[in-house]
Amino acid sequence: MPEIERVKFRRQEANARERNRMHGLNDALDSLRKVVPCYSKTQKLSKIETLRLAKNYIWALSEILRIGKRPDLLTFVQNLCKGLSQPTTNLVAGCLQLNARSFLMGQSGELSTPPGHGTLDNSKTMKPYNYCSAYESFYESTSPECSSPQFEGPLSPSPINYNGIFSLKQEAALDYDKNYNYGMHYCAVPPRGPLGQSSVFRLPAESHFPYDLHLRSQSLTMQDELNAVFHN
DNA sequence: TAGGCCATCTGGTCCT
DNA sequence: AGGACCAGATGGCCTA
Repeated sequence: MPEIERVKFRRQEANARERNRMHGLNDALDSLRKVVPCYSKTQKLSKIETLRLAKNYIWALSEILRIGKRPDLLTFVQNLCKGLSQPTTNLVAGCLQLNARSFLMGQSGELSTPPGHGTLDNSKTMKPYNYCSAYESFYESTSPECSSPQFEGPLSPSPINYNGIFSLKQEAALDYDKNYNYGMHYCAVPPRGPLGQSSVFRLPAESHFPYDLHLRSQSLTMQDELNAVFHN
């Protein structure tokens, strides 16, 4: 084989290997998408947002272990969303059925800051987070058997402004996937009624934290739950 | 139309 | 020498 042909052939081989390598990397990213909050088959998080959310998620779970108790949902979600883009933040909030208004406005009062937060290159494009203490959520079902709904439909990251109150489109059809255990990301259910009414969610009195609602067994220890996250 | 995201190609570097 | 890894360049697609 002539030298030029040989070089060309080797270049093509290298290109094919590189493609496969990147496909492997993307497969790994897809696997990661499935274990971070807000998995959607139809509206995937971007690579960078997946990595950021995963980092925040790991950090938030670590904080739960370190402190030894669960934070309130709002704090948990706030920490999850730090450094994420506005659309991704909306997506996470939507997945968790948070009132977006209370999520985007309000108090200061965070537990602490995830490592690296504030140094991300998109931080200057982010709205500053100010949180209010109150949040209200509405859960249609509190069944402990509730399992991991995924957002299958075109879940829009675009918030709807209804009477001056941020809301989130809830067009997604929910699918229930039993592959995932730690329910804070999967147990939320769409609010009933017109969209405008859904801008304020109601939390059942007996439930304090949405990610408590779907625990398969209250006898599960927190460590069990966290282990389940990484072993399922 | 601009910007974001992505897949692919490519050449350089490092390691075996 | 050849493969893995990396980063820059490029073009396509999609959305606001």
